[in-house]
Amino acid sequence: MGDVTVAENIDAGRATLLRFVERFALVLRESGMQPMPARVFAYALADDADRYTAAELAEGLQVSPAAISGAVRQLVQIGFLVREREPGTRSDLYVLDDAHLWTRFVTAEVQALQRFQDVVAAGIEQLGAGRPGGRRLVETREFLAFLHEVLADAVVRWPEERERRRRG
Amino acid sequence: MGDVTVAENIDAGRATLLRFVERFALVLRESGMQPMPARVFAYALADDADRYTAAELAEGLQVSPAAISGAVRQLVQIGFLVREREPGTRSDLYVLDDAHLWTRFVTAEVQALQRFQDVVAAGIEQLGAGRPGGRRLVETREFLAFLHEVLADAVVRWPEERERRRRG
DNA sequence: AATGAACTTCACACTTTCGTGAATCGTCTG
DNA sequence: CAGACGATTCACGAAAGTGTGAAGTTCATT
Repeated sequence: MGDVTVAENIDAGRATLLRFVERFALVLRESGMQPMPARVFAYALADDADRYTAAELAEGLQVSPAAISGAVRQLVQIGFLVREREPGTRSDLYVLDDAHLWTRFVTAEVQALQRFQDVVAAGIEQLGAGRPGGRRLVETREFLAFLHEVLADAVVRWPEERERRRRG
Repeated sequence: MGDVTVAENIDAGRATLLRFVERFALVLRESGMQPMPARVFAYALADDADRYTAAELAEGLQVSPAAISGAVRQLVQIGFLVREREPGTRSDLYVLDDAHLWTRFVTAEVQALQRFQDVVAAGIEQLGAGRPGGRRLVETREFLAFLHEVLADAVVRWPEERERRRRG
């Protein structure tokens, strides 16, 4: 390690972690997630703790408690984080539910797909299905329904797939 | 239709169409697409023409040609629109390739998933797979690989599914 | 060559979004 | 019940994103 002190190595590790968090969050943002929730999620995933207090997240990400508050609220609502409270403590604990984490991810995708379908269905109703544009909308609806099935199937299959991959 | 003139009905139809376009574009934006590309795509899908000139898109959406220019470029790059040129004409024609349209959509999703995997893989390399956080990243990578397979399979199956749904 | 039409590029103004800091609220502890 | 700690809300300033108008470029036609 040469002349690098332990403290500097820790800092270097933190910096590497934060760079990864930022990159990962960027990809999540491209999928529609907001910046701060994306960062918090990436951080909670990649850092080593099992549970995080809001203060830890703020300190670790170098952002204000206010930013954490809004981010975790959304993440809890989506189901990416679970809020816990240790008896005799005043601070909330946030933990990402390993077992069902990616199941929840797909579930969220499926719900987004549902909103998609609703909008298209309403459009078909209002604009008519007979016109050329309407026919395209009908096909769109069918495709979305298909994709819906595919993802719903995937979320069911993931647990066993997970197990299978753990060995092979 | 009472005392409503034909012209007013046309306008009403246009207004209904544009409202739908805006709603549909909003959902697309929530999935990460930029506003103007989302509008152009929604418009080209829902309106009745098979091919559109840039001028038609600008007129139909009530936006500037400059906005169309940027939007179609991105849409062509993704593969949602195909640029054509009628011999003896000066204007480009944009057509959405009905047959492979939603195939391209999933293909784009798969590519996004690939970027996801790349970022996570790089993170595992830099941060290590032995730590608790690293183990979560490894599982994330496995899940993304699984989802990748699922979507790749879906894109292959869609054409026959499409045919099957067209009858049943 | 020159004209003109369509497409593109670019700087700007406008809007929206984002994170912070301060104040407020609620709740547990001593 | 007082004190305090943590979480939340809100207004504000900064930053990013978005579409327009005008200038520039390309290319077919005359």
